[in-house]
Amino acid sequence: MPLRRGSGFGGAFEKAGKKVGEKIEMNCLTLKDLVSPRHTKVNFTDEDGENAQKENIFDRPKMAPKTPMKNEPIDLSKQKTYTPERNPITPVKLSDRPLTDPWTPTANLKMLISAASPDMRDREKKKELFRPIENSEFGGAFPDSLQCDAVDDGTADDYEKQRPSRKQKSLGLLCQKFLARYPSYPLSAEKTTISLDEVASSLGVERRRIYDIVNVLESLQLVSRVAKNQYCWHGLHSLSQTLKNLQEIGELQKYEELMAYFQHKEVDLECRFGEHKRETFIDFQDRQLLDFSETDCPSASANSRKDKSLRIMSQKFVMLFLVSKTKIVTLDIAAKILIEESQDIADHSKFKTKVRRLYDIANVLTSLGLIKKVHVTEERGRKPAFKWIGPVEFSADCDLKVNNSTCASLKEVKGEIRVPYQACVTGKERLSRHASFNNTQPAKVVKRKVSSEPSSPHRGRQEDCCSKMINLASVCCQKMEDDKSNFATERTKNLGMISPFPVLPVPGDSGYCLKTLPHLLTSACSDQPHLSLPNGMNDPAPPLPGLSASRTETGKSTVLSNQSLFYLPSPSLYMLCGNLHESLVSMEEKGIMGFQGQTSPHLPETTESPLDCRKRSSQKCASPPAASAEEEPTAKRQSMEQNDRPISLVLSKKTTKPMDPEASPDHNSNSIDQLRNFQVESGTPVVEATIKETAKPLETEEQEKPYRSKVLKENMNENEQASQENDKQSFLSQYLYVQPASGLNSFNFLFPANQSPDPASLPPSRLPSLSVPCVVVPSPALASFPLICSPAVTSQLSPAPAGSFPNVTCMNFSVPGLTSTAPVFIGTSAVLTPNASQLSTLDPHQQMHSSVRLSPMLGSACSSIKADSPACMGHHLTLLKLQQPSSAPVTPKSIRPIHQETFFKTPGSLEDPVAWRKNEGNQSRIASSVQRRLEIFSSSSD
DNA sequence: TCGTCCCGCCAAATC
DNA sequence: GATTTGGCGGGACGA
Repeated sequence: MPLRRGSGFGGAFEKAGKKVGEKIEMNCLTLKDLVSPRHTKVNFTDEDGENAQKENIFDRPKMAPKTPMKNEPIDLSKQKTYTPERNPITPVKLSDRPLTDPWTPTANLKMLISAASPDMRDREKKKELFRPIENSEFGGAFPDSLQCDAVDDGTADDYEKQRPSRKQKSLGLLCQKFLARYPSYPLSAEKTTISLDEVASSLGVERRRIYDIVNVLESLQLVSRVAKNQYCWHGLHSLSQTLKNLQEIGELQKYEELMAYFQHKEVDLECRFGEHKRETFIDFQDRQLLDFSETDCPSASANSRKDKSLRIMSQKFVMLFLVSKTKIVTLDIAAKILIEESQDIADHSKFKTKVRRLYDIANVLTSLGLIKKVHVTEERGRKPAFKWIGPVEFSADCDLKVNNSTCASLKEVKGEIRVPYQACVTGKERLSRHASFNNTQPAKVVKRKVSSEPSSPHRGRQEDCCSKMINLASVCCQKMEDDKSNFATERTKNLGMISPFPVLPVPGDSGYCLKTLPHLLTSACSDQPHLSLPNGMNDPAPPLPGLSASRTETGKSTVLSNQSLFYLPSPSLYMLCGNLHESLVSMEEKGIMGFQGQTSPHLPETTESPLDCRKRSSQKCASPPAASAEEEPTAKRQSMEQNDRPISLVLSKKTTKPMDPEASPDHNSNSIDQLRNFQVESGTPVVEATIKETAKPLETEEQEKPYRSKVLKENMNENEQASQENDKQSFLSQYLYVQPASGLNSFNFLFPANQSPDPASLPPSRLPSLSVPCVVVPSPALASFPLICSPAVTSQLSPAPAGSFPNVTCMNFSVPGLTSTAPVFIGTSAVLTPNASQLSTLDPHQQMHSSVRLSPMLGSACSSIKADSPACMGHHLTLLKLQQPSSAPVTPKSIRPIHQETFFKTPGSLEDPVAWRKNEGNQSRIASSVQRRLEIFSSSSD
């Protein structure tokens, strides 16, 4: 079937090729440009011109005008810019672009004629190509295609010249053209089908090349195979989620360690990972990846061949970036890692082949604006590498960050504002979307700011805030989802069944939580001297009104109400409980976390220690059902750990920080062990550190500790042991106690010690019959321990086993009256309002803190919360916003929908939020996952 | 010379 | 059996 194209492929094609090639070059340049500004401009121009000229013109329109076709990144921005709503089709850009060589029919003819290949078929193809191109130009979504301009110019005269150079035929350029055909954010209603033949002909390339592109796009869920020779275009709606998932997996896979390993060559990969690693991680990964892909493409069955597919490689490759602190991955290392994983023989030929494939993938990713080419100087010399310029934190911000990064890079390099601006815009759009999901003012604000101040310095902060908000929202959503359904199990099923996304663990959650929390915490904690947040944290961008308010007004907590609330699943709760908060703070202090704000893209990395990842992975591996753990993001994990970690009643904040995981000794013992081993074997510094810290605690606890990640490590101190012990005790007690000191002030939280971070993962048995997932008690009250339990926590939410307390995760915290001393309680289902009297006992000082942390507004926001009752939650809690009617108990479900919509829209989903909510109730996690996609999508359209 | 990566053969997977 | 997918690597291009 493949047409033989060869050079003979037709003039048209050649033209296209040239254009494309140019484009490609531009891309290259872009990358380079990124490195060096000068080029970029030129390139941009070229690109634009190219794009504009050829297909571009039209393509661009879809995208943002002028924006960024330039580089792939640009493309993304464009895409973003053109939110589905906006339109995919409108061609704004044309004007901007220099259409030096419009890809006119005449020109095409020339090209064709001159280039006419012997084969009729080729001719026809060429013709087709031209047509499409023209068409595409007119209507094309991506201007990118432009590449041709320059070429055209010169080419008109000389075909031979025009004859596309290799670059012009590059996959990257082709990919841009391909992308230009479709809206970045297709309307939910829209269902864009991609006919490979059509595309191939239109682009004037062999189908084989299209497969390369599609495979990579599919790996990111931008498209999915719906039928033979047919794919469905989803756009960028779910990109964040996908990346988040990939990041999570990557963390589980310990890719970072692997990379470090290869870099340092300190340890033999095999030794490090040993069998268990391969079995566990790799299998796990592969399984997930496969599932992921399969999910997307039901038609495609997993198979050995696919294991090696470009799609899988692409996912892994992306994971490397996502887990990399530096965000730079050299091809050789990536190839080695991929080879290792695939267990292929690491012979030179294999290596070369891998590298070739990676180039293919990289070209596409570059076109997507997710990475850019860079060079890394190593011992041996300069090595080709790629830098991730896409979203760093998927959690929620990924988009924003990506944009930011992209913008920044562009600015730096090119000094052009346009591109960056667009990118920013894109980010904005995303934010706005997210915001819309949340329905929270903050989000809106963010949007406005961003949009209004594209270039303003504050933007970054704003974006950060937005991203944080988004993250929070996303986290909430995810958690909600998680809570609802059994994560691991169902997810696995569902994922496989339903959507690709779901299949993958949801790393983001945790990450989100952590990230966001920091902000929140910051604001909340700012009051407390002992808690010093990193700049990022503390400073958090003032920008977001809501956020800022909360922060700034720690004492006053004015804005919180507006802010999107955090949804803290039970696991989160742990975190919230002081531990988390503190941990976060401590982390921040130490600078470990990515808390620093969005700026720390590596949040996951930072937050999670390799061990954690390991743990997760191991857990999963160990107990499939425990998948939840896997899914849970680092933050979550941490939180979970904390949760897990039984807490002694008296844990000090610091002690809490350490958070050990532990909660369930049994729980992941195996996995933990594996993790340990893995880490140990890995010998990476980080790992080691983690190990050390983890080592302190008891074995079981230790295992989980690793979880905690580096951050935790740092936090963990001498106190850790004690705390651990306490934790154990607490664990025994079944409740986690969080001291008020950190942020809760007078409130004491009791959480079921047993709760596993991931409800699903935890055996129901652990949580015996406790009906109350968590209790918040005023410190004074502890003795009496009167408090409130959420009555039927479990009942409401999910069918989760009694012991599991899935509902707990959903706990809603409201912080109505900061001042009010009334203890609060949070039940997933019902909100109990503590007696004010109890709280009253609290010392003013504490109250103040609490007040600061909590915003009265929040209370209003949360239906469950009583205005009077102070929120018990930690600062984080304040974030939690329940949209449900105040009277009605807030359930995670109710919360979830909103967030989900905001964050997880997927192209395909059209469902209404309401519907979604409905569904949630009944739907299992699987359903939720599906919904997630769908709902998200719908909301996104908004 | 070497980094890139186009091109298309050809086999596995699907229809 | 036909067609679709896509692994694979030879070898050309460009710096």
